Amino acid sequence: MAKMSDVAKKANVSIATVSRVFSSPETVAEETKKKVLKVVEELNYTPNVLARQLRKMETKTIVVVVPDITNTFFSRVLRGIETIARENGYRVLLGDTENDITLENEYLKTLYEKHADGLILLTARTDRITIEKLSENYPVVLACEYLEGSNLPTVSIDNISAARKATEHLIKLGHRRIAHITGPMNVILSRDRLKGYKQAMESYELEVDPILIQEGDFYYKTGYNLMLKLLFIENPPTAVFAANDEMAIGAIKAIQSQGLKVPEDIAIVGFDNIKMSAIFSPSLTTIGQPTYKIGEKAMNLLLDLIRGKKLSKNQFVLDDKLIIRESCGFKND
Amino acid sequence: MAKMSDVAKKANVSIATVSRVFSSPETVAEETKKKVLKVVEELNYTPNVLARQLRKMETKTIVVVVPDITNTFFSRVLRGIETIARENGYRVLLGDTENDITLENEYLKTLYEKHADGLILLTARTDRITIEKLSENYPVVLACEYLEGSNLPTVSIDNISAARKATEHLIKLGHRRIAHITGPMNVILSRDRLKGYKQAMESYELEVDPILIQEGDFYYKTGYNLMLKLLFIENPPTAVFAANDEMAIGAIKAIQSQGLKVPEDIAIVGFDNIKMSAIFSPSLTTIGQPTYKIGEKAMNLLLDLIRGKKLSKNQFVLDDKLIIRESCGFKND
DNA sequence: ATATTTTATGTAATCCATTACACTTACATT
DNA sequence: AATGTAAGTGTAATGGATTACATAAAATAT
Repeated sequence: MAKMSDVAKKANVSIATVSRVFSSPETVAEETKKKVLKVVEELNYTPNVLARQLRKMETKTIVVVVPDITNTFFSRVLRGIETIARENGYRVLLGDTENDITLENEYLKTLYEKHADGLILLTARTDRITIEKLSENYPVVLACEYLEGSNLPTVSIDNISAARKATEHLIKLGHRRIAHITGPMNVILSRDRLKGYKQAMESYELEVDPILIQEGDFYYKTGYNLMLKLLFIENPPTAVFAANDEMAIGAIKAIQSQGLKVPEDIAIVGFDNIKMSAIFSPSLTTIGQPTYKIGEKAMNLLLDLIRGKKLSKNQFVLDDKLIIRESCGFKND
Repeated sequence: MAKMSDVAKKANVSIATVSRVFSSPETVAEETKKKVLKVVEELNYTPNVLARQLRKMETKTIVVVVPDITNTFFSRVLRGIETIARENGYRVLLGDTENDITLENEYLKTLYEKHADGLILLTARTDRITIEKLSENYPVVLACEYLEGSNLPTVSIDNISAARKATEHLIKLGHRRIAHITGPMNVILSRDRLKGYKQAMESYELEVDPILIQEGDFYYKTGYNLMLKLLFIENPPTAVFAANDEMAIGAIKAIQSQGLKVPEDIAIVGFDNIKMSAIFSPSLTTIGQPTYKIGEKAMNLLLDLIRGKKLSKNQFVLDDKLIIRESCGFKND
């Protein structure tokens, strides 16, 4: 593989000139440039990025830590991130943790090893201190999740108000006994969505029977199982707010498995607006998150940090949207 | 940030010794090692990977080119790849092409720039010559897709026989007029699945009406639209084999939108066994691909190539499986 | 006691591109 | 004509770790 010095020699110029042809072509005489580029062509020369990286101490690479790459919600955020990254000459290193904290930690280390210029976390199970420390030394942005009581740059929707909106929708449809299948409680998102649910219930002075709150884990199977459980309690709910679409669909299937119908017998609201939620029958009423935009914004923030810009503010809250479909019926049903 | 020479100075040893403590600790005296490690601790030293990479001319990074990261089929293959990569100290650079050939080409370049040690292609729209040339110089593995007439290392299922199996299943259920919604014809997978479909039809001496073959693009919406079209032809099919699950589900929705039922009125078979296919109602009969295993095998092959091992053979065909669910009914219906 | 081998460590070249600084040449200004 | 300025190019230091080779010291063999 040809290197820069080979090009320089063959073109009868110095290495510096060759380098300049690539990095600041406007400072090189037209004729020289042509000469160099011709040799570059002849030798089929490509700059060795490793050397450049070492010299400039930058990798033009960022790491994205994802809790579950097979979840389309995250892969769509990821796509937003990647697009902006690519447009700015950055590459994306994938860190799929498969919901495993140990792996999450592994990926954080890549920063210290100078393997990446920055980090976007789509999951933040690691303790706050560790992440804050990391953030003091390197560009770090949280997306979707955030850390309680921390001022790290964050992009997300307001999960509390979104969950309140979802629950209120059910209340306005006339439901009084509304269950909530939560996400895992060690995740702030889940706690926020629970909080929103409770706020809605309280503001309509509806009592929340503790048995109506079931802790899930965002997976289909769990939604199914917990819904079954809810169906067999003494006084089953007439509506369920699930903390994500996957569990919501699990719940619907559980309801259908018992010969009951959605929304006629039980209404369901989900969260995330994954692709399947529009296609599934009954289609799912849910909270739509601007996945692509979250990714976009997160990456743009990270770029600002990498470039040493001051951020105007640290917490960015994007708009969510209640998407009304079949799974909870309509007011006049 | 402390560097190796700082550690060396403070520990009163040479840089070489410090380096050895990390790369070949068994050659360093126990006492020296301790001394060095103590200083490493004190200075909070982490090796600069960039320098190592330049020196060793390896990045410990591979690129995976994916046509669509939001498709769970691919993200599951990706997970297999990443797991093996991680276990072997490799990082995964994500190359989501969003089905865009231009982007695909972009990612191929990263190899020439020494940004990665190897490449796994989950899509290969780029012309054969380019890819073969790349493969002559760098470790490249194809997964899922392959290149016609090329001997590149490949991991996939036998799409022809799988498609034949799927179609035969419909034939055995008594269907005679079976349509096929194909993938995009510029993709070898699609052509193979079409070939399998035709083989099955021929072996049962069933005539294939050209209008029953509709070219799709693997997307839900297209499956929906093409199915609508098929419903309104003169003599509509009683069964449809779709080249992937997403289109199959689109087809089912189209059928349902016309007040018809699956499988009672029209039977459907898909391909890929994405998560949704088991959950959807009716659940989808489909061909299951060993996604995780494909990823695993592809990465292991790539590791062999990177390490300069001779491959025992180049084409690895993994087993697929016909998964019978509700969407095509049962023999005695 | 001497020769030989082993073990541990150091020296210095190397990987390849970037860039501060120095220098030359051509042209403009007074 | 003398000086200043700008444009174009070159020289050489630099980034931080790896490693072939050399050397010193210790262990073993004869």
